[in-house]
Amino acid sequence: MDKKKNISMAVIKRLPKYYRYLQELKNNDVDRISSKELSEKIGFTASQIRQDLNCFGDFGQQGYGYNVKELYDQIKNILGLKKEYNTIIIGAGNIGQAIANYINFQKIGFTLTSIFDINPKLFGLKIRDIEISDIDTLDSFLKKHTVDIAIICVPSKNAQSICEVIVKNGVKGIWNFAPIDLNTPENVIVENVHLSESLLTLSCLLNGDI
Amino acid sequence: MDKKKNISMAVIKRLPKYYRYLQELKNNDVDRISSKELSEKIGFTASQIRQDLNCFGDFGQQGYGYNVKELYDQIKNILGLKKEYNTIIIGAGNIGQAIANYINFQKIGFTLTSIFDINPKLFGLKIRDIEISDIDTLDSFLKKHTVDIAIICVPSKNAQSICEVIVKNGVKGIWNFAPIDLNTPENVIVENVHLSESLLTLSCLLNGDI
DNA sequence: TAGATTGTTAATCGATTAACAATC
DNA sequence: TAGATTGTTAATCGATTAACAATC
Repeated sequence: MDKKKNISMAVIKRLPKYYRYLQELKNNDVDRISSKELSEKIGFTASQIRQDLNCFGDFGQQGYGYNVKELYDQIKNILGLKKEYNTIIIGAGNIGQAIANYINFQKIGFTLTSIFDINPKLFGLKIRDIEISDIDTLDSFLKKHTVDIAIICVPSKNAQSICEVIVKNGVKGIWNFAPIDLNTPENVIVENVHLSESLLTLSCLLNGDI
Repeated sequence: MDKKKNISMAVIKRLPKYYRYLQELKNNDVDRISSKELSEKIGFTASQIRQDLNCFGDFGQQGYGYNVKELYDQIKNILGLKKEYNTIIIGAGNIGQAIANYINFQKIGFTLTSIFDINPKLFGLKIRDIEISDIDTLDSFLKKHTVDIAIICVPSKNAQSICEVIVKNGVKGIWNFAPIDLNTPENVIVENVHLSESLLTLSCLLNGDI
């Protein structure tokens, strides 16, 4: 798991897809797979698959290919899925509630520990047994609890100030659903989900003048 | 708006971000902006901005820069936002409901015309005045109404078969939230939002062995 | 006019693909 | 052993950045 450094973002962005296909193969009791076979399923070239995997180690074997279970485990580890993460959701609107209700993240090690909102009508309501708290208590909550990932689902005008509160309290990972580019120190990882940008990409491509 | 062909996906994926920043400038009554100034805001190089915009036309003026209102309008047009789109949501679970409730898409021209689900308990319920219908009526609905974009929010095991129904009925755009790679004819545009892949990217980066 | 800034070409950088020796 | 398939180097391709003449 420690071969080359400076893995490019292009490679990292492909890893979850490898993971998904390997999980499927594992579930179908496939024992081994060659880069060529995987290539046909996943749609990357065999060459690229070998290059990608080689960033992290010699996972294959000449003449044989890759052991599915082993490769799956390696990628699971690279993706950080051997660990557990404490998460909080900030903003219990449409998206915040949808994410809160989504139990699959719990299953793979992302534990939702609290939900915050600005709307008093929501205080005390529970989603999957987790109470929605006053956003004014966020700062003190963070001082008492370790949070690995904060999921920002507030309107964009509030996102930066929320971001500063959580960063100040040592949160290192942000999953940002607000349609804004957050300003953070270098050591904080921000992963954006910009739904409207995705929809606009679709409408752009639909107007095939391109 | 019709300069070069073969615009790369890298450029297209940046367009929504240009649009967002230009909207902000416009709202702040900024009249003109140079590639250098925009560069500092948006975080792309000035050179890249000029290259990107030049794919679509000569929008700038030497010695002056770009007229914000004009450039905004051009990009709005390139993104296909001068048109209206009829959309349907298939799958009224967490994500489907969140998207259905999200009125901002309506505001920019994406009209939700129907919602479908497999769960009889949901039939007849309304989200923003739009009734949830039996998924078995999807095929006949599509034969009667023009749908530009189908938003797939069903579990991955059902996504491909749903996809085939909508493609068969001439839907050309798919916004796919199911964690699966859909198989579609070439002339159908699929834009994926794979939330779990986004989350896994985040946890991968958080484990900074990279 | 002089200064500013574009559009565009050329140079660089990085990512993907091809090729093949190593080896299971 | 012979066949298969990797790991890895080299070649290609594409995207980004730099440079500058054109021109407002």
